[in-house]
Amino acid sequence: MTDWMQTALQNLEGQRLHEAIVELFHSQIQQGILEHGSKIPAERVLAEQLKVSRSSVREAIRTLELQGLAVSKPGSGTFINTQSLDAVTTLMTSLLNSGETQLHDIFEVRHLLEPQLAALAAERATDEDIGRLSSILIEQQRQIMEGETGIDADTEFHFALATATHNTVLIKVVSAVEDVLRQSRDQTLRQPGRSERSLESHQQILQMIRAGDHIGAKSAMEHHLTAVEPSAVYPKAITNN
Amino acid sequence: MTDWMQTALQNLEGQRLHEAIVELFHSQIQQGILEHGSKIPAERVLAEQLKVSRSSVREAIRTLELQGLAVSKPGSGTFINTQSLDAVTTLMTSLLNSGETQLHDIFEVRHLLEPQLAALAAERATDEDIGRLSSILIEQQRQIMEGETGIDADTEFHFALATATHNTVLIKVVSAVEDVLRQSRDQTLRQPGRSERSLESHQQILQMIRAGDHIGAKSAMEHHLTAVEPSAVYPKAITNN
DNA sequence: ATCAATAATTGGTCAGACCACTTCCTTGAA
DNA sequence: TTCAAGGAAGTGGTCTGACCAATTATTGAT
Repeated sequence: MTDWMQTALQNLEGQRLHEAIVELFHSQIQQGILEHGSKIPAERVLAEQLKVSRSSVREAIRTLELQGLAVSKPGSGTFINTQSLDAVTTLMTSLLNSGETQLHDIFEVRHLLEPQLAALAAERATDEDIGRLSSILIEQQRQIMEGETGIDADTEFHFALATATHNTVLIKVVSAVEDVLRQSRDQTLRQPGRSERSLESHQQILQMIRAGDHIGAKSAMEHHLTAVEPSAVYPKAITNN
Repeated sequence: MTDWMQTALQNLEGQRLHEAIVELFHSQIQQGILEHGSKIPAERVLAEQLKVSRSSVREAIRTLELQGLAVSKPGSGTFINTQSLDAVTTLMTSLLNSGETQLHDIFEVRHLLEPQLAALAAERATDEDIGRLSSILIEQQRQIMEGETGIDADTEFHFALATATHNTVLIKVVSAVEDVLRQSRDQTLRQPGRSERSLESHQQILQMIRAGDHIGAKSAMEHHLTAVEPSAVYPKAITNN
């Protein structure tokens, strides 16, 4: 571990300096030059070799540490770690994350989750849950009649549905997905007739839940999603239907 | 945004200073004091209020930024961001980690997600994905033969399975759930024969994926989950079966 | 050769400074 | 009065140099 990393940092187009350093380490790791357990040079040495300040080196190491790729031990040094789970995830997602989040991916997850979620809700919903769901739909109807999209009520319905499963983990997962989805949902609901159709299928879902029909609730949700999805992914092409 | 955050940093037992600052922000966000779009005080101001150096504040902000919870804009300031998928997942995992999460709830979500995830993986897995999955299973087998539980390889298998769907959202959701699950999984796998059975069903799943049999993969995953679940929730009662 | 005392190394933190960029407000011209 | 130009203040990004606590390596006496 004597000589090391002659590479000069360059071509940082608008990129922050410490981020460039992080990428340098990433490539060193992916090329196998740095493997599990490797000790990287001391911060002061690294700063001198890369001709940057120690602060920048430290912020880069902090990033690596948060990505699970490095572990710092006061007094001894910083060591590469490629066997942690976080390390694996960051190295993989960095490959996939090149493209931005596809709306299609979100809807795919909804298709996996929400029909079964509706089924669970139909089995477990209490009177309180049902009351909450119906009042949300009333609010959604009011918003639509006033010319709004009803986006907030729409999101809230799906969240309340998750709540009706009384599964805390499921609630949090769904709210995570719905939260991201809400940003793009607005334009979806702006298409003529889209809001009304969303409300209508929501009412069908609620009706199935009221009846305790978990099979019906599941298929009603599937119908709802397929009815909403295409227009979101291809907002222009759907207007001819 | 005048007065703010009088809280003095304390009870840092062995914890690094900037990590304590990060946790402070986490709680502020979870309490709703800091919401989406909020501008946090300038680094110099924050350093003075918390009575720490600007370096520590910066390293804390760097952490928040990597967690997707903050965005720094040179010249303007640093702003809270809770709508990115990364932000939601990190908040979710920190929430799940704090309160006692019902193991049953986690497995229920797995039952909803992972069988369909396996089906998707069977349809879309590339040769690279399959190679990664099989090498993970080899590693799991090695760990088990050495008397370990193979917990890391176990978790990694499920994550790699999510990767094989090439759905970035699905990957993040699954990794969030698996991350929480990993903590409790260790004792599950410690039961005699449990590790071997987990490996065995993993191999069946991989075999179905190799064959591109999405129906077989789905049912293999369902079998895997039902085989693993009860012993996790009721570790004692299952020994009589 | 052993082992305790000492020196060097290392990550964590602190302090103050400069730069480039953004934001806001003053100032002056219309 | 209106509004555009310009400068001052504010902000994140980086740099330099320093001190501390913990670890590691070296030294020296037995």
